[in-house]
Amino acid sequence: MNSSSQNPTRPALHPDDADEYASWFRCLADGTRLLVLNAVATADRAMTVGEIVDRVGVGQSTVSHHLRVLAEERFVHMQADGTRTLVTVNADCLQALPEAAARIMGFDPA
Amino acid sequence: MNSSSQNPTRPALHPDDADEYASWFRCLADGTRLLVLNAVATADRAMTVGEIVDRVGVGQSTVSHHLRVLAEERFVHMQADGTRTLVTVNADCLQALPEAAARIMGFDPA
DNA sequence: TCCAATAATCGACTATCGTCGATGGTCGAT
DNA sequence: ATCGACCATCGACGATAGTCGATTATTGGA
Repeated sequence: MNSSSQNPTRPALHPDDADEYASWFRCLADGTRLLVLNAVATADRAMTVGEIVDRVGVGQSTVSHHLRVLAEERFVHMQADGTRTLVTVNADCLQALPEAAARIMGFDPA
Repeated sequence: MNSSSQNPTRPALHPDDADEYASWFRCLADGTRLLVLNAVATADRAMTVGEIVDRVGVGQSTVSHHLRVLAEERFVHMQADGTRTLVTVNADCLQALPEAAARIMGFDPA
């Protein structure tokens, strides 16, 4: 007999995948970091770190920290340009969000 | 003159909205919590706390803690049933995820 | 009434995170 | 070569979060 409550049509999440998704969501789990990402995403050109500092209104080291976190998860791309650093958004990353949600809910990625 | 890099067609995120989205993502920013949510989401019926404990493999107080966090953000619904607590998933919540992503990217919700 | 089962709460510990100021390093211009 | 602008890194601090074990509260059954 089977007392399990699991629906065989809805696959369980592997712990490793859960951690991967979690670190992904954790990147979006801070208000300041979302403002940094939004500033880059809504710009009509690449932004420098200093411009983001002026826009978000926190310290320069704080913005640098958040940009590094965002870049590690590939939400943004950073490219050195002389003494400046040009930051652009990676639109594809946020588009994977619905798929992650589907996996959590147990819907097989079609 | 205007040296801003902002695209007028892509609205900026309000700091309050950023914090709201952030607390929402923070709820999904832990691997164990995602496993708890996935266990409930992939079940074919309501699950008890003890069943989730057996399934996820962490302490009972830990599962209780995560369920409270998930319930506060309305990812799950908890209903007392005698000495047990029946937990069900709220499928609507994760469907709002794409919209949040769009707002972060500066796309006006149509 | 007493007992077992279930789950919430508490207290403590550790780890991680966000923020800042200060420092250091790199590049371009003078 | 020196200087200034720009950004990354470091060190420190306080705050928050995840986990566990123990305790407590409530419910249902014997």
